[in-house]
Amino acid sequence: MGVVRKTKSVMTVLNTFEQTGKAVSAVALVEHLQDSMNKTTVYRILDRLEDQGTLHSFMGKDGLKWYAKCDGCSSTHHIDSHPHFQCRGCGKTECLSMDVTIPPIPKHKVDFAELLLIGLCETCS
Amino acid sequence: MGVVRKTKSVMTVLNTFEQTGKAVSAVALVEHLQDSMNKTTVYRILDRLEDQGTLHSFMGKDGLKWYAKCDGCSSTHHIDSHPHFQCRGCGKTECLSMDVTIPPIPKHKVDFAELLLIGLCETCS
DNA sequence: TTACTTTTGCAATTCAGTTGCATTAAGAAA
DNA sequence: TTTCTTAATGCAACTGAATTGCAAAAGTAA
Repeated sequence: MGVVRKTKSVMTVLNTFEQTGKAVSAVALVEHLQDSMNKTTVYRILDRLEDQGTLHSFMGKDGLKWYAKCDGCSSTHHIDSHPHFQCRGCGKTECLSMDVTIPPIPKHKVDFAELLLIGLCETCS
Repeated sequence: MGVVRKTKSVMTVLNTFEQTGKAVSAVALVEHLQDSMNKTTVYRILDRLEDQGTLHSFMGKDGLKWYAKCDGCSSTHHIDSHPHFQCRGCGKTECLSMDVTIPPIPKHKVDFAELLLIGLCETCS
């Protein structure tokens, strides 16, 4: 799992998530931070923070990997199963603060769920 | 939107979905059909069948694009919102025949939802 | 058949994400 | 603080899913 050191780069990444409060794609983050750190570093920090349980990730309809802050998760316990909304107009993606009830599936062990809602945000509709 | 002609290649692709009855990743389909048609052709057929409403697609946790047959969808009306289960052991992905109730989101127009459940299938658990 | 449009194959390209390796910086211990 | 170990970083090269351009082939309607 590896210790996550609080380097400048790590703090910069975390600050970005604090500031936006929204989900951010890895690509967008690389672009946004291109002057302060390397692309590879961004990807590796995202990986580590996800392992640690600080962030969670999901695949957007656009094929990009998106990250958002976890609410009360750790590396062993992943309680975060809130839905995400992705606008098909502008691409903005946000976490929705509601819980998803995952139906039990016979003969399957469900670890966690990803609910992605596709539609139009207020600005785009 | 473009007419979809029932060419040999199109029928071959459709037959694959009929036979497996499961979701198939584009990559797996390309691999499976490599002797009968070109990679590009597979991707384009999948695109067309999705436009037409015959197939629906979703992004797997693995970053691959998965396709499955739609039940009662057309190009204008997408009623398919059943969940998919992806095994983190073997990667197999299946459609689950249950409906997801999409909660209404204030100020957002939700077109459709993708619910991806991650866990272990019967064989892998 | 003819005329027209869609579909296909192939090669080249794009681009998100990864890897290997040498260098740098955390941070614990002395 | 200085030393020492290990994690983190930068850079360049690479991987692989998916896309694009274009000429050739195959559908389809008349």
